[in-house]
Amino acid sequence: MARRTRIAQLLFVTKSGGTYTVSGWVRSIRVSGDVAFIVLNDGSNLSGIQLVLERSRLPEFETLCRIGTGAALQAGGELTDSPAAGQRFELRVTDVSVVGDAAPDYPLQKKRHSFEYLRSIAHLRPRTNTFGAVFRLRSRLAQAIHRFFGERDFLYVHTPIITASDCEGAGELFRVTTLPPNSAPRNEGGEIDFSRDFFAQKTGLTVSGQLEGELFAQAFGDIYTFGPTFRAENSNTPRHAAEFWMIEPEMAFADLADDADLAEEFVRFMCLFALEACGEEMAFFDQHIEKGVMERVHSVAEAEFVRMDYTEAIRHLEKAPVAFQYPVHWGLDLQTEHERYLTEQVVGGPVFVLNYPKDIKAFYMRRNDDGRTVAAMDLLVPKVGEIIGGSQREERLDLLERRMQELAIAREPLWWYLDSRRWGSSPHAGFGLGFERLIMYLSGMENIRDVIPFPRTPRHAEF
RNA sequence: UCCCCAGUAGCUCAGUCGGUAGAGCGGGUGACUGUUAAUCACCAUGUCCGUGGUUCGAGUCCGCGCUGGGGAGCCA
Repeated sequence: MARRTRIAQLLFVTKSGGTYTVSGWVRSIRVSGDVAFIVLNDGSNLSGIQLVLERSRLPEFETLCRIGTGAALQAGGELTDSPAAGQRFELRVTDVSVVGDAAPDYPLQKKRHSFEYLRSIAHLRPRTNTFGAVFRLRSRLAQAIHRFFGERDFLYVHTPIITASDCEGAGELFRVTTLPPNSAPRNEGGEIDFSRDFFAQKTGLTVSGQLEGELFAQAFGDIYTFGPTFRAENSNTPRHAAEFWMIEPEMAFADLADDADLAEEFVRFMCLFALEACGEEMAFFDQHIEKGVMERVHSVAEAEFVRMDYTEAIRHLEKAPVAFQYPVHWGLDLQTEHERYLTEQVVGGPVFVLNYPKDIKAFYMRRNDDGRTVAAMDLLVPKVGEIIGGSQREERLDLLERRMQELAIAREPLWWYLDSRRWGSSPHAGFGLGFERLIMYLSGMENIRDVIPFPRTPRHAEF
């Protein structure tokens, strides 16, 4: 096939002239007497390009007027200034071929569709304006994440997808097994004998790469993971999916304050990146998805991130002139309503809540000297609440083992994790960030199913 | 998993007091020398989510189920 020019690249020129070939899919076709207009989009940008087809120049004009919305087209012609409003340039077509026609029952109409309907045709929705913008943003953000950590000499580590450690309490695991479901071998007690499974033990899909990440941090200093994560929770909300991507940096020789500094720098970097590198998409979100999203993202990038102790946060909530559904007291895990009140009403911007009661946090978090809190942090932002959760990890073997005992977490399966505290254990800290929640935050999209190409949620694994 | 709401044409929805189904968009056909979700005219389209019940009669009322959405919990 003829060499094609990406439409985004083509429209980047400063003046008309020159002949080009573009390939893409028909978004709209308008016929008016002896001239027809086709908006062709190749996914490289939002606008696409207007093709101008003239009866006098194209012998196949009549047939071309009958192609359907959604058809694949390759068109060559001259780039000219457009005499009409709506676009700067257009392509005056001299040569065109219908690569793949589209029948009139093409499900994407030239009108607004509900996100619910578009989810049912997830194989076609990337051809819409909204999902084009979402997935271009997603792709660029993914690359920006590597850039952020790469520039800071963080080592990118691929932690395992299949894992045997399920003792983090981070959520239900999807089981990975090759045992036959109906005739799995049993032991004497009648239970399934996983010693005869593929890995000779019970295994599942990872719920977090953190524990393995810590091991690499104890060798490379600063590391990060960025990969798929799985939770078999029956969560039916716009913010949860069974398969999502998580970013987990981990730093050796670092404490909770260093951790918060990194998180702040990271969020600021992503906000600025979205505004600068995805301007067309952000403008689209601002206009069609969430009015004011650009201003919101901009203000977060500019804001000073407040740091507040959990105990102080509770004091603020206790004297809040609002009736919370969950009454506030020290020891309570903050609910979404509390988090949003803190970031939206008390602070009016991003806020780190630090040093939570130990009983509401995970076993690996470092015990503070007061004996009742741990060095944990959550970053709360307006509109969504928690966007980042992290902590300084317990690097003292005796305290870690004692905590595991208190929580009845078996030590044997985590012998390697405990070993990292035995030789050259250093204070270290890290955090976890759900990639999709970052995309939602930056785009204003309100449902996680609409920022994942083919989302996996309870009862949904099609496509 | 719990609570609330919804399910009617391809899509988005209306449907009054229970009386046998409509609009806009999309699609088809035609008109139109430059359109911008083009415009204008004409045409076609229904398992009213399923199931059981109440009733002379159910899209409409009631029970159960399924599906979707929102909220909560869990969390990222």
